[in-house]
Amino acid sequence: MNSNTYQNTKELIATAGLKATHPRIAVLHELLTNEEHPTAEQVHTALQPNNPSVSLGSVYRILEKLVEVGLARPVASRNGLKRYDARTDSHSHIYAVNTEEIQDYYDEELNDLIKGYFDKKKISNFKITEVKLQINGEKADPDKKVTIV
Amino acid sequence: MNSNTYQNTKELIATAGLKATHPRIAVLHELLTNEEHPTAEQVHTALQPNNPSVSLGSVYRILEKLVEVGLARPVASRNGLKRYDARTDSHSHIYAVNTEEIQDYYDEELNDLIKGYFDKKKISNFKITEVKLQINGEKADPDKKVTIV
DNA sequence: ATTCTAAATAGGAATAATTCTTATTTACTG
DNA sequence: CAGTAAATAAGAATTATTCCTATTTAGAAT
Repeated sequence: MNSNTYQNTKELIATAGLKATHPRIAVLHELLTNEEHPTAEQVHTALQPNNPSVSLGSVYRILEKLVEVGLARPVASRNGLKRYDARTDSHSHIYAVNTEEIQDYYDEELNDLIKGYFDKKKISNFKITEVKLQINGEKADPDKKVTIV
Repeated sequence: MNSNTYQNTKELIATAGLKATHPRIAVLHELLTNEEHPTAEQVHTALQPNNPSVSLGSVYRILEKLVEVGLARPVASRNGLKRYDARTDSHSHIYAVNTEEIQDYYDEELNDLIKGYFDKKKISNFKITEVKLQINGEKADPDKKVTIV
């Protein structure tokens, strides 16, 4: 990655109070640029060409650390694999069941709708931190993105 | 379980085109009565007292089969475990992050709201099969249920 | 620039979760 | 009741994730 990007990613990590090690910078950068909500194994594979010494065990550990400090979020999935997302804005996920893909979906109107709904509700014994829509379905053409407009 | 319940569960299985074996009846009944969205291991543990010969490998296989025929649904979770739900009506899930619990949440108004939203949308390359909210947050008292009214 | 050290890492072992294999059992059809 | 395709138990194998330890390193202090 170019030195500007490297520096930016490094700063994100340092600002979060973590030691800005090279493996961490590499993992976070991969997560920021990979919008596929990858598993640890997929992140590790993607890093191999340019970072062959970053170990899989480290990738697992680093991802959990990034979640811990808020630089990443775990993504709910149904196939028993841990997945991650670097996007921290409020958005929803489209789950293509047939291709086992999870695609981001963002709509300010939807966010407002959900917020409005919960604003009217009385919630007991629970503090909501995040609400997202889980949109399950099947992709027609596996090579194209899903679009909702 | 009483013989009426056993018979009802057996009929659900037979109606779905599966051989109504005892292990299958036991697993489906456990899923119908356990609202905790259990893992295969939890279902197996729950069956032990009255069904000690049902093996863990069989529970895994049976759960996937129930999903295949529509008698169960996989539940999205973030901790890398496969969970299951026998409820097939349209509902959402409350994820208590601190207690790692998933609680059902049903509101017809919410369902209508979501349906209305998507009715206005143009969706390409995707066929929606199900939409639910993932309501993430933290439980205050771990021994009480979350309520949203 | 150098030293120091607490924290991070690589590498691999260990554990947990899930899937697969095979000999045996069984639900259901005829 | 007999037959048999499908299901199962039991355990092995595989995959996903976590843990351990010797070594390395980022960054603070000088």
